[in-house]
Amino acid sequence: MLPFCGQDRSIVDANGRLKLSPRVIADFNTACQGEIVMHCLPEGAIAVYPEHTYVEMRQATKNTTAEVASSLLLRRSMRRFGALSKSDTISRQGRITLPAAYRKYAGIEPGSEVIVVGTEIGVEIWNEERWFNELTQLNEHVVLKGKQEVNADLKTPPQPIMEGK
Amino acid sequence: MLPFCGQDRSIVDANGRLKLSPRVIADFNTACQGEIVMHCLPEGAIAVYPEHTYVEMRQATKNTTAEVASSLLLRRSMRRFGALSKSDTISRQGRITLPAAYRKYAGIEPGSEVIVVGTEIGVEIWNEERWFNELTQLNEHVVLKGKQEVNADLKTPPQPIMEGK
DNA sequence: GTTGAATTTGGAATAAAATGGGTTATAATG
DNA sequence: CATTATAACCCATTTTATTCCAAATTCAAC
Repeated sequence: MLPFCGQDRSIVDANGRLKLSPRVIADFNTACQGEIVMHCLPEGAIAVYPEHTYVEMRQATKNTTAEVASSLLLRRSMRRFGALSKSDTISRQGRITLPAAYRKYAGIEPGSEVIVVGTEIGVEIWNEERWFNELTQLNEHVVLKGKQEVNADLKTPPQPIMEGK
Repeated sequence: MLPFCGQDRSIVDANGRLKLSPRVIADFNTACQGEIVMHCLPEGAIAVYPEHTYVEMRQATKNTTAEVASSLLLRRSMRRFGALSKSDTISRQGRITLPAAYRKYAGIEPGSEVIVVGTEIGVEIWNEERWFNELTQLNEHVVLKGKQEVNADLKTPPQPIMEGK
């Protein structure tokens, strides 16, 4: 079974809590016993990763203290990941609480529907409208690539056939 | 017997379930004991592959976790394959459940007819109208290629024949 | 420090949906 | 034409989702 795949729709309750689907809960239990990290993506959605996955991601770009002092870019990056990441544990009822600031960031109102999409290593929580927009963009890109491929094939001169070779 | 060949038409039931033809069921049992992956194609149809076939396809583009944090393109790619792929098992009644989001993607209404097309390594599930459109397009492409081949042959100067060699 | 209010958290109950399976109708085969 | 095999439909059961309520904790005011 492929982990962290597929899409679910569900409703964020009045207190900003989200009940994950049984599939997703099972995947997180297998991967990290429910220890997760929420992180606000530049795309305007909230990513949820197993904690160790997130740590791995961050460690790849670990810098020295000295570098931090001298680089605005680096300080900004660390500020971003610091402010926009928060760890949590999936509750016994299979729920996670989205911090109010993150909800606002992702355009998620209490009581509104969200789309939970798998990303092979975790899931992302999207405002419905934003997700369909992203999906459209995703598709247009791939469709364009396909058309280019077809056109290139028609422009390729046929190879002469070596009969009886 | 050629596996995963031919076409079937059948009806998706009110709950979005599709009963596969005995031939297709047999092919999937042979290939993978019914462990399949559904994947939404850019062409607007749902591909169904044996799970190991899909995993093989994906492994070709394996990336490290670290890159996910820094690359939008990579996140998009994982989002695409994650959100648009889902594993399932063919039920004892020979049915698979098409997720609502995938049905919408492929233009398949509950209760509507679909065409199940063999692709040699799996099958594809098409909205009827889209299938005939695709069939027309893929034929036109091949016919055009054929004409190019003939023209190229006519432009090739004939080789002198060495008689009595 | 104590009391009160408000918000947050945990959990259970009810409603909705998905699943499994059986039955009947339809089509294919001999 | 009879028989077998296949497909579509429907119903019962289970699972899942959403709402609602109670307990607990936090925060503020006195």
